[in-house]
Amino acid sequence: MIPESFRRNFEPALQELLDNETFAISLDKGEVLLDQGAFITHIPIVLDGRLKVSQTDDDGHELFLYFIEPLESCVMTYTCCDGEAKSKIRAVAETDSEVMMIPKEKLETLMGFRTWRSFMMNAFRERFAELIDVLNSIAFTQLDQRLIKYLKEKAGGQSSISITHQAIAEDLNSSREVISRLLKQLESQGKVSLGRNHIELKK
Amino acid sequence: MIPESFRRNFEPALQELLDNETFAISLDKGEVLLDQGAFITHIPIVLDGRLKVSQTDDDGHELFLYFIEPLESCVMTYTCCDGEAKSKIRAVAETDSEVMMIPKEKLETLMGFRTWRSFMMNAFRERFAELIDVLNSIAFTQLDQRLIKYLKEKAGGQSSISITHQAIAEDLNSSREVISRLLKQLESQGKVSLGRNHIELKK
DNA sequence: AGAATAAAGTGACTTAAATCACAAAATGGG
DNA sequence: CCCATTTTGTGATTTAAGTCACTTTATTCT
Repeated sequence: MIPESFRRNFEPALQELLDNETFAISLDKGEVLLDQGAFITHIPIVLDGRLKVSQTDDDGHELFLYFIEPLESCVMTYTCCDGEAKSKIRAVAETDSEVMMIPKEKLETLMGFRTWRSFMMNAFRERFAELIDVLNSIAFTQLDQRLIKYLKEKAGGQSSISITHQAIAEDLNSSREVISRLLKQLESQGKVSLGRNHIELKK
Repeated sequence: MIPESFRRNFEPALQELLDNETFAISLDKGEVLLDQGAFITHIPIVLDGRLKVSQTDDDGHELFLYFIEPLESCVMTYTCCDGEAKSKIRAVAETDSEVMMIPKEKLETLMGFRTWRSFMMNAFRERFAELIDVLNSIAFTQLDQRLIKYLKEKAGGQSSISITHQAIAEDLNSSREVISRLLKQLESQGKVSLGRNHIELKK
């Protein structure tokens, strides 16, 4: 159930612990794993698929933060494990996904293992870097560049994406018209080709 | 040397460890504690004063991230402790500061203590929240609102701030003229009063 | 005190992006 | 196949913010 590539990182005792104390769930595309304001009871680690993490501020603006890809975990949940912390973020399945769930009571035990701490610290580091990256890109990068980056990320290796201009606009905090125009621009530059509900990345 | 209010959080054994294995340094205003790209050798915890944390991207844009206030530590350094990681951020003393330094080799030992892990997780949580906050504010908030928030943060209780419009502009990734104009606006709204090198928060 | 430097003020202009107000395709269900 | 709904295209206008080009006002230094 836990992929070997992931287990390998840990010593046998920890592997066994993970085998016994965690379980996996399947999420359908669009299903909400963790809602903002909900109590955190488990730490999720994505086994397959992709989660989209976002945050909605007081004024109802939804801010897309990042994707959680396979073998990554949601660092926000780690920090919420002592106390009855509520989640500050929302995690939704972007595609059908498999997620390994670790009950939060088990975290203390896991933290006893050096390799687990190392895994966790790594997760923190990467997520921090990612957040700073998003920040940078919002602060300095023009929308067309952000759009390209978003498309590549979203494609994740594939060359074709199924999404509406409206949905992109929401993720990038822009408006549909602007995204449509930028996409046209990218098309005329030969960087993408467009279809209804469909974007093809070129080269 | 370590303030009692801080020590109290930890069990005696850990207190003793901190007493023996850490040391404090004084930084003059403007002194660089940790430069971007530098190897991380110590984990800093601010005892007094304030550190300013920023990141410079490939194009040379400097992005102000957050302040580290007393009894807060720099979470970025935690994550860089295994391996020969280089710092992704830059920490500069905003005011004369006292900083407690923990050699990174000691971190593994500290992580053995439940109370330390709890302190650390807390630090992560707060910093994450802060980063998301900055992100939100850049993404959705108009410059005048961000300016007000910045001034309040910078004042930190005090009502008077010593800073030039230019410096504010740099922290907010704006331009001097724009900041000057917005400040004028705030002044005409009675929210601040202005002097050369000096801003007074009203109410 | 007077020159040099730093800080702040101001108008004119440009620009990226948002908004408004529609029109035109594409799709899908009955 | 036709009509309703989604999705996309496009012009016109507005707006916040950035840029340019100076001027004016404080400070500081010799």
